[in-house]
Amino acid sequence: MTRETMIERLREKGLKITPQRRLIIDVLLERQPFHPGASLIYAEGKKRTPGLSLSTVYATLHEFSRCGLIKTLEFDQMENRYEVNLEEHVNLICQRCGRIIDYPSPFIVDQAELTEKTGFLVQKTRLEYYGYCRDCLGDRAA
Amino acid sequence: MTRETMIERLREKGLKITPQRRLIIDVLLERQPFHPGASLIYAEGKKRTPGLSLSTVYATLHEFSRCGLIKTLEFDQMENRYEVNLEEHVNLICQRCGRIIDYPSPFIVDQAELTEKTGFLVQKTRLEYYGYCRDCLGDRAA
DNA sequence: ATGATTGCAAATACTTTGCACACCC
DNA sequence: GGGTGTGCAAAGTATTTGCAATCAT
Repeated sequence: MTRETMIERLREKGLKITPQRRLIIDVLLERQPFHPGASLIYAEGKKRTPGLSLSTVYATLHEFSRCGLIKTLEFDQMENRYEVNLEEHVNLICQRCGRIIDYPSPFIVDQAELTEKTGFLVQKTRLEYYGYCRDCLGDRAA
Repeated sequence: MTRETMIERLREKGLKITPQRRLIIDVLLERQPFHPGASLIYAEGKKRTPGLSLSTVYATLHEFSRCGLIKTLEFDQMENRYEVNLEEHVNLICQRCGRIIDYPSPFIVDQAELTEKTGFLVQKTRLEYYGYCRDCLGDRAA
């Protein structure tokens, strides 16, 4: 994903291209693979555009996520993280330092092999499907 | 999982059996499958033991989770939820009403089949591994 | 011109913490 | 008795909201 592609996607979706959005795109695309949280994006962005506001960061990330430009990773013990890598992959989340590593497989993998390749030791697997339950599926029409 | 089993597990782990913990266990075990949040457990518990405090609920859920008695489900847009079902399964999370349905497979499943069986329409799959990255694995010894 | 977007401040939601007291083992 | 567990209040963290001003199209 490049800067230009993302801006193009914004345009397609009818979103305005503001300096703040360009800035946030830049931060997101730096040092890939990157999984920054809102506060990091804010801090990084503020260095270059001191006027940047945290609510703008949140609003922007919402929009981007809603449009499928980025993926939001939600956690309990730490703030949400955002990623631009939209290819199917598994996120390996370090419970100690919060580091997030991309592993290029959308499927449940052999953990021994995973550890061998990445040095990551799996403690807990989390597999969840988000969507609509039967009731809400019916209501959604309305 | 029964009330007695859970209390036994507490004993094994060297945790004290207090009235509050019994109460929270009872709430957790009711109307299975159940995925209550801290606030629901608190509300339900307070009905029966008005003195119950929310911090006790949180502390208790932490301990239970730490000991592997329950599993904590973490979300962004809603509070954490807790479940006693420790068997391998997938959680189907309704993005509209927050309902959580257990699906008895630890593996990625055929989504058409899943929808047919449960009425749940999958929008987003989330597969994550939690554990320790290479660096933290080394540090952990210390 | 017009509506989307921004920035600020305040509010919210959830969770954690400090500390004194109470209770389980 | 000793230390874990509890309850209260206060603080903390992440995120959201209301609203007026500003900017992109």
